[in-house]
Amino acid sequence: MEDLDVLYRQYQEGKIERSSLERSIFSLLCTYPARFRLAHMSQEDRLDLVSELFPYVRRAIEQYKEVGSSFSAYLYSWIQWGVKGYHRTEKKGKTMEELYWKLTCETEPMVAEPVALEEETGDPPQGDTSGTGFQGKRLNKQHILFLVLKCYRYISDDFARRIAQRLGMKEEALFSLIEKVKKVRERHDIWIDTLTERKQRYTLRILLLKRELAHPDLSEHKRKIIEERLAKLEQRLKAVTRRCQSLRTSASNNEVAQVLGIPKGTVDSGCYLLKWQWKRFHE
DNA sequence: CATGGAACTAATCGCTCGGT
DNA sequence: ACCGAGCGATTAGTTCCATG
Repeated sequence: MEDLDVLYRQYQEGKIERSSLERSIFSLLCTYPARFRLAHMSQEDRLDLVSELFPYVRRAIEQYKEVGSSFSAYLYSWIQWGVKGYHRTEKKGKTMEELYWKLTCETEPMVAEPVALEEETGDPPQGDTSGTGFQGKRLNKQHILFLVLKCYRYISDDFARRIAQRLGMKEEALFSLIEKVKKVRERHDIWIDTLTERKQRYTLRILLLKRELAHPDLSEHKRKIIEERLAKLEQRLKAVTRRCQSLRTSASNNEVAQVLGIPKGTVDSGCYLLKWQWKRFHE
């Protein structure tokens, strides 16, 4: 296991990427299963398990603080946690594929809805030329840029290229601005991802408990315990869903202003004007 | 021991309008 | 067109506590 500590040090010193460290860990898991008490499992089950351990490995890497135990010892306990969870679900004869399939079929889509503003960047009227917009009226290119930066999460590279062309900007300049917004919004985005992941986890656990409840040989005592857990989880899912819905997935006017180095008021009124034009266009 | 919820407060948000 | 300020609404951050 000492080679793991060497790898972790290299990662800390910036010599290797996190993805590379993760790959090495998975490679170790597959090559030396006995080290992680996985030797008794079939190759197929082990592969199943290894793919499920991903979040545990990632979190172990993120959360490890060098206070006492070595990284390898820390990772080992995280992985044992994952193994424990896997055995619980595996006993019930489910594969992750089956669960995820069910999950995607039975639950609401988990991707965040695009913000309302994003629609405004959508298909402009036919025959529109660069710089003109609703009903052929000239649109302020800078205002469009505000909107694009606000909706940075939903702008693909290809879309950004086309926007840059329309706005008469250099592609690199627009990409650089979008990157800046992403940097400013980094913490928010991590939080959004965390909540989304949490939501998925709860949904999965609820599904497992419901299956367990459906089992015919369930004792009354056990049923009660499961029902209690289920109620709690459902409440949590509700709460986290509510939080996800209220999260701001677009950059704020202030953040856009910060990136462009202009006053917030300019962004405020620019966006306001665009919305007003959009409303007028639909009347 | 880390995680996550509840409740609270402080900070920030977008909308709007008037002055330049 | 740009900019700033006022305002009510909304969100982020903090703390404490329960849970697994």
